[in-house]
Amino acid sequence: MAKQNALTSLLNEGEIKPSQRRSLSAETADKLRELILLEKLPPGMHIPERDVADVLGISRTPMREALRILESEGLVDHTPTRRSRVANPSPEELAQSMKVLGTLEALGGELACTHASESDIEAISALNSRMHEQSDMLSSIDFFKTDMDFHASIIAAGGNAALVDTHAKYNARLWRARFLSSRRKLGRATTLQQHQDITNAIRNRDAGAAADAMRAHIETAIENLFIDSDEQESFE
Amino acid sequence: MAKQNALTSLLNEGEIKPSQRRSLSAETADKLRELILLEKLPPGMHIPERDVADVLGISRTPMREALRILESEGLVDHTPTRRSRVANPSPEELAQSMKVLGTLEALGGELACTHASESDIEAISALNSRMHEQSDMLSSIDFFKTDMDFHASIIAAGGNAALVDTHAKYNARLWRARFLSSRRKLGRATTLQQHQDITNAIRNRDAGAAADAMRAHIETAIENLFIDSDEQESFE
DNA sequence: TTCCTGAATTTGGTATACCATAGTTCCGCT
DNA sequence: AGCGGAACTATGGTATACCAAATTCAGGAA
Repeated sequence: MAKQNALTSLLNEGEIKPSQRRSLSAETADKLRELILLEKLPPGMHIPERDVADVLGISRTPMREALRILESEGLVDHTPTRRSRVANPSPEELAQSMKVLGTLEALGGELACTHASESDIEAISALNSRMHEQSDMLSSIDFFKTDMDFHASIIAAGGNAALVDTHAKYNARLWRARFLSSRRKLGRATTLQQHQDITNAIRNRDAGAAADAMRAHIETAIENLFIDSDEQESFE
Repeated sequence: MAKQNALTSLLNEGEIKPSQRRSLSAETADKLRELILLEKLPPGMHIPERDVADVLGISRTPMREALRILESEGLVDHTPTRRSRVANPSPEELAQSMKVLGTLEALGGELACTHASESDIEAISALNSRMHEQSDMLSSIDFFKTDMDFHASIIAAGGNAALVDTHAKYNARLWRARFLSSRRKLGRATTLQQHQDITNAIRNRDAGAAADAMRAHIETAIENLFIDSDEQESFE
């Protein structure tokens, strides 16, 4: 029906399809994920398959598959009887997911110590340095993205494909909450120190220390989560 | 397809419809999962959507959604260009997944110590006792199922929904490998001892000990995995 | 007015039809 | 006989059509 209509302007633009290799489902999942994380699709909002598919200029089939992907990431709640809606996790639920994330990252830190190549470690170190050097300059979103890259590079260095995959899903699920948390610049000093601890542990290939540092870092994030939710208390 | 209509619900006397509410996709995923675990669909086999859907008497739409579910569990490999096929993980890949599972279970043991109710602990204990008392009588499959129940009950007792969910996915992914492993009855004594250790730790609500015991248990499973794959070497 | 009730509408689930491309076969050219 | 390419086929991706359940809403009775 509405191929490329006006609403498309909200989304990314231009790119024809030089690399048609990805499926519409995956592309759509990416778009929806971004819309959710940016709260263009706010938590709790219904997602009528037909309407959103029309807006995106696709049919329901890939739309549905995209929803399934997001469901598996925990970004969308879905029951056969009720309508799909953007997940709206409580602070407690977020904390539970974060707890699992912390465990995954602890394992990632451990694995990085035994499996990382020297260049892996350099890359991790570089991201750490970058955050330190530019922490005053980086905008909130850039600082956060570097933070995420730092974590992802550690997980990747562990060389465990299953862990990379599951970690990515938890990251997606927690992205928004962690981003909101990261805007409290007060936390940056702590963040930087903890990143330094992590980097040092990995440099020394001290698996136990790396795991502990990772766990401590996420524990702090969990605490911040509750501070945030106490502060704003406003939404819904 | 004789569906219950509205009239039936008006006249419902017995509970005719408790099972009615699941989607075909989910049912199909269950069927396929079982077929895969029983090796009716052996590792590496192609899964032509049309043919299998025909055999199951459904259309491709729910078939595809079922495949996506299994894909997210890691039981099916899928790339847009190549055909879907039953996952055929190498021992190394299995070990990696197992490593993650071990971490998840360690967290589960920890959480169980702080969150489990007394009756949760009784249930865990009961499953442990059952394995001990009936280890000679239980057939391989029953022994294994009780083993899985034991682990699941611990994870459930932790009260972390995200963990339960992710743990279930890893369990599905590793079910077959662990089952094959469990048939080596030689390992039963070790298994029983480790289960006892885990149970004791949880009874004492000693989170650290529980986590360690869980980790050790899965480490043993990883070792057995390699023993098995050395032994049989035959397939594929 | 308020509370049923049932019809209209909305929405998700499923089936089917169509399309694009990767893989295969087979023919013709050298 | 060997090679290259065109036609064909198999298969997954996408669109559309149809159905059943669920929600909404209007009309009527208490």
